[in-house]
Amino acid sequence: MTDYLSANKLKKSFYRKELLDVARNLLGKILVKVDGKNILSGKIVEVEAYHGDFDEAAHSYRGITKRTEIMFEAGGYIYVYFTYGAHHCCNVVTGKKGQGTAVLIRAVEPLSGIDTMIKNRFERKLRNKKEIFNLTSGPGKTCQAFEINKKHSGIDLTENKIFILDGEKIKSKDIGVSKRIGISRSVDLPWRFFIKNNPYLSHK
DNA sequence: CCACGGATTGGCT
DNA sequence: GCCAATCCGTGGA
Repeated sequence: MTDYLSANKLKKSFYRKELLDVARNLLGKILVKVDGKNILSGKIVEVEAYHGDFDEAAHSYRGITKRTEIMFEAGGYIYVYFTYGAHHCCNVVTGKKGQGTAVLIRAVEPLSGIDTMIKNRFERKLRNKKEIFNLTSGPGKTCQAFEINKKHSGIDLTENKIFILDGEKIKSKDIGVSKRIGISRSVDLPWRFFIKNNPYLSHK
């Protein structure tokens, strides 16, 4: 299993490219967290890009702080932050050292470890079939399902704890683009990307 | 030290 | 569709 995973794991070179290209290319890739003998995984179906230089909504916009310093590393690490007193959100650091660019993982489609995700999210069984679509259809939900929190911020995505596997190539015509959700500055940048019609999207 | 507001979610109208 | 919950990072005094 580990060999199979390693063979398909995205390398540092994948992440160290231009922000918006990495954001679009992450759609269809497989987010994996090794949780003991459990493998939690899901296909990335929705992302948003953030840029430290001119994007006022980015946490990196005001420069390096203790919280955001990992965003300024070269691509290939995860940046996890805590917000609204309740939720964690997981980002993939991209680009070159000093840029402060990252891609927020907003939603995934669960693939394996689904029983564990259900337990992490609801601490009970599903009440009905439709609830499966409430497992990972948002950035906070995805982190809760995968049990990803601030302790994981800074993890190297080429190691074996949390990483991303190559997946299907999503065609341009199947990628939707919109403004980003839930921000109050730089609101007009069309930097949210998603797989059209996927049932796990955070917004329709 | 203190005040502000947030890359969200879920419950209620 | 609207709004409260609930911590903490950040910035200004």
